Amino acid sequence: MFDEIISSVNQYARLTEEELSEFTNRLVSRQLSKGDLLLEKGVINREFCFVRSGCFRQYYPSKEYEEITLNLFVADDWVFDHQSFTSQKASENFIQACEDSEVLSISIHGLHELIGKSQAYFGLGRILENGLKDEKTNRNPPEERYLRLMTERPQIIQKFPLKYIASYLGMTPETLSRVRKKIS
Amino acid sequence: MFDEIISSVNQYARLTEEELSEFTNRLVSRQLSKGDLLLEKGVINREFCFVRSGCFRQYYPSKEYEEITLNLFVADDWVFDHQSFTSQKASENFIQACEDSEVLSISIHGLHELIGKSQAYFGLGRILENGLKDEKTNRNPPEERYLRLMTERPQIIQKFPLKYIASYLGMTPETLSRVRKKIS
DNA sequence: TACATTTCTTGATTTGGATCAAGTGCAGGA
DNA sequence: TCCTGCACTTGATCCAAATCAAGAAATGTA
Repeated sequence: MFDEIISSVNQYARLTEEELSEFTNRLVSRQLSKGDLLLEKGVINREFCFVRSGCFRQYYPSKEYEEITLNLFVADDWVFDHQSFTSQKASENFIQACEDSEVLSISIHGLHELIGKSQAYFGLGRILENGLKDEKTNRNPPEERYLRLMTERPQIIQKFPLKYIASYLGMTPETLSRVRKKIS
Repeated sequence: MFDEIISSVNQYARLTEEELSEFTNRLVSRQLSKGDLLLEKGVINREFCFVRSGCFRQYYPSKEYEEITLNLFVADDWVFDHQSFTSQKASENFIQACEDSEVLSISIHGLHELIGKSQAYFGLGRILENGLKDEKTNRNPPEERYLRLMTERPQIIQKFPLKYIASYLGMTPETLSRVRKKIS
């Protein structure tokens, strides 16, 4: 049940057996169907979620009836809206399940309680950085951005429609199509 | 001496008088001359700094002997390398004083000790977000990026050479020059 | 002061990626 | 089975910003 999440947590914090069960005791499983929203714009992101199965897309609606994809999440990723979760203010973005999915979630209050009990939980804070993209890569040309995604997060390319990947990489679907043709 | 930093801290955390003096007791003043490096590439950023006077530029050297500016800091800003500070790994970037400057710094160990003593310091963690740029704005055209900087951080435009501002905004100096001509 | 260097501006040209447009292939539904 | 609607590809055109180039203005320095 908790194997994957424990192995992920272990990468960030050295928890004792007791601390680990304190942690897992607070986890709640949540099932989502394809298309369901894990987080809506205007709502505060109060849950910190680990993807057990399925995948998610974080996006915001831009002016012209189009959506801009900010991040994509697959199994074993932590999914949340960094801005809303850390500031506990209304989210500007949506997070949507792109397949039938299951997450394990812990509330921000639960997290705070744990951190209050033991310094050992501090490391977990670093998981928050997963919600951030490296700004430097944004400055590279389209082909490099795609190649980098291929090497760093190959599962993304398998799971998601290319139009989402294009938006995530900040290019049009046409450009992504040409990049893929070129490097193949 | 500590007026500005206390007023900044108060925006993030509700500290008692005692907690505040615990905090200020750990502060160390550091003077830098124009051109001095506050942080070098390859070094771990172990200090969390508040700018009392002067200004700073965070940048990294890209392939072709050019430097890319990631962030600019002025008085009352908190200056640090987000990635290096939060991960406590070697920095990929430099931070350089662009004028004779003074910072007040607290070590990461000092911060951890304080946080261990009182939950009240938690809010300080949000200061870390100042080191982050909003990814959405990067997707806007050059003119909008400049106008946004003008309204959100007008001091930046006064303090720094335009070539740094151009790099920070992800455009060439020529483009910035034309944007400025157009809107004036 | 004059000279050197760097920063900024302005104009001409180029170009990478967006946009526009058309066609293909595939999945889901009647 | 045939539609219908997406997702994706491919080609043609366009355009915003980069690049290239030359001066002007500002800054530093002997």
